[in-house]
Amino acid sequence: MSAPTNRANPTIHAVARAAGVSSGTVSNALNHPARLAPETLERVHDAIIDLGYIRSAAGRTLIRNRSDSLGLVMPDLVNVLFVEIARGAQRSASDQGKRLVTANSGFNAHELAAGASQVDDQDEYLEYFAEARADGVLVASMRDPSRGIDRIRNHVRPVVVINYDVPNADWCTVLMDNEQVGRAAIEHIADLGIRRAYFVSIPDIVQPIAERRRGVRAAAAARGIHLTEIETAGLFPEDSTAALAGVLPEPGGERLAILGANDRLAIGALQLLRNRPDLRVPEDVAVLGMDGDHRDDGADWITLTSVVLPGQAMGAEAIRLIDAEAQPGHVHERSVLPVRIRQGASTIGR
Amino acid sequence: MSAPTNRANPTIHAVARAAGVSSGTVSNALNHPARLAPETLERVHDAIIDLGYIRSAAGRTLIRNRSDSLGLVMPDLVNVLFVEIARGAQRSASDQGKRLVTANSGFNAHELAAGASQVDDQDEYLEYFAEARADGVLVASMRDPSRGIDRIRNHVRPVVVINYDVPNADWCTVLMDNEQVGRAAIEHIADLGIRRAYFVSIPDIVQPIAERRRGVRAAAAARGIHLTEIETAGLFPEDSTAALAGVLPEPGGERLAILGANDRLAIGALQLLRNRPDLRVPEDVAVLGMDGDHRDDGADWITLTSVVLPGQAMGAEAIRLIDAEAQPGHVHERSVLPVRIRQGASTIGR
DNA sequence: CTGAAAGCGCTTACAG
DNA sequence: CTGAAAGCGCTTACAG
Repeated sequence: MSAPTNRANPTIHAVARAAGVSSGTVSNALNHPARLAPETLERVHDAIIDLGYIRSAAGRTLIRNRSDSLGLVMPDLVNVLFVEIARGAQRSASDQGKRLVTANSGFNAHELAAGASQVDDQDEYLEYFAEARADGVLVASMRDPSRGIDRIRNHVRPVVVINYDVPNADWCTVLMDNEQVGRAAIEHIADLGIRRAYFVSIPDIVQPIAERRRGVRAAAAARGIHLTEIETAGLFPEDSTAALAGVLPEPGGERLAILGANDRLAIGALQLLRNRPDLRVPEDVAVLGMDGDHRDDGADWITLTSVVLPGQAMGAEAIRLIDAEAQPGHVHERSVLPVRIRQGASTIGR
Repeated sequence: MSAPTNRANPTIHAVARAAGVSSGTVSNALNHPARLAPETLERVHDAIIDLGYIRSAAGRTLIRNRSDSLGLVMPDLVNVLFVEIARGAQRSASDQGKRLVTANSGFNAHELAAGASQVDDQDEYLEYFAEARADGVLVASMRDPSRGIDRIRNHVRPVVVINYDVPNADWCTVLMDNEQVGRAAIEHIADLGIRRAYFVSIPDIVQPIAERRRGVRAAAAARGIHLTEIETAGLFPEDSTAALAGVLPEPGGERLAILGANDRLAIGALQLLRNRPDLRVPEDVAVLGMDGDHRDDGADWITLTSVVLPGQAMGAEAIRLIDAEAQPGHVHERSVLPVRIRQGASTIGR
């Protein structure tokens, strides 16, 4: 009487036994089916189905020293930009038949701005993907990822960083042009003849904010716009409402533009203005956001003029660069994707 | 003259050699540091830093038959509900010191509704996590995941399914009460004295839509609301605009409520009404959505009444259930989380 | 406190 | 076309 077959966690040997072949033959059935006689192949497949066998990645990765999958480390997904980056990367990887696996560091600029305690597992997950011997690692980040990347450099080949610019980095980088974001906003209102603007933003605690501010300032100087910078405690509508409450202009003054460093801040301005019928949007106050829903579908009652960020394109570009990095003799690239204005009723009227 | 030390992909043996110990001792330094003499421990750590050594998960997983990480399979993140589920699961896992890794199946109900070709890698990623010997698998799904789960059952212990209800399933399930979503919407407008409603939705191609419709119908019958169901081709504002364009009421008729199966459809109705000043919101037409941004921050010019879905709570609950599933003698749970109405200007005025 | 050795589940030349 | 055997990088009793 033989011991009862334990069906939990069957191994390649269990399959081999069931099919009456050696484990090498089972392996060949999976990896090089053409090498087997058709009847043998079928017997092996039947045994696999029968036992519910699923190959262990561990043994396979161990001997091949590669895992056939890419890792993507993301910040918290409150920020829609990163949702769109993840979607773009995901879709592009899937189109190319690549596996993409994502981990979330928890980094959250909203909470950082509010001074809340901050989780950031970026380095831990970089290490995780290095331990897993990922074939490449993508890091979308709001902060300098250099240290974590340096640590894993001996174990992960191609690395692509998204949304953070490290000068002379030893990897490929995908960015959007955040100075252009700021410039585009100013150009738009200047073209409308507006000569006075508020820039509503958290302080420069993350790179994109600092760069947008730089673009705003430079373009305002160039176009002769009188700029007032208004500091908020966070990135939500209510932060904007709170910061703007005391500084809205009197009716009848010169036309004003309010530029939110992100769309939620712009929306806070709109909410405030809804209770000020004496200030018409956009005739008296034009309102503009600097990162829309990234999908260009204007999901709003009054369509908000905004800068549409190339989130999905950034994700797709990052996947392309992972490939490029893997080519011998590759020179690191630094892709800066352009943004564009989406004009809405909040600045140009219906 | 010894061969040059190759610093790429150092193994535990390279570390052992560099530290002048055996590989078992290096392993103990990592896993049971208290067993080592302090000087030995330090020498090993120095060697690890020096070589940039990162342990291979493959060898470790192979012998331990577990990977110390959880897998989460998600549909496409166009749907904000899933973003919030991912965030809730992520944060909860992180709080408990667990690693959570996510894969995206690409399933997209918008495209499904539009008849576009559909990627769905759900089963592939379930298999991936099984190959990786994940300590548990979470599946957030818009379709029946039974087949994929059955396939991996011999290799993955706890499984929790989020957002899809399979009767008598052999796993834990986390749901929201989608019939309650529909009922809550009708109750709200009935309480406002409205007796006529449009339910604007794609057909019942996914479970949540079918259940919302069921709730809407039952509550409408119970409360004596005259219900008209309007079919859209998709889940975006423009789909709603297209479907509603010909059926908006004449001014002066009985008050109407428009209920969008999701918020974007409701927003489409608002956009249409913006060009019909003869129909006032909410006095003539009240508008309500059925899944908001899930964050309750009303990021809109006219705040939209909506049903706030418990996305983050669902994610956190799923992590709790993964733990519960791992307990011996555990009986599968089926958690149904409640929803609630967020009242906005689109139905109750400012 | 440390080392030698077995073994985890695979894949891959190599014989036959 | 198939099998026997080595080896991937770890961890873990077990001796000493």
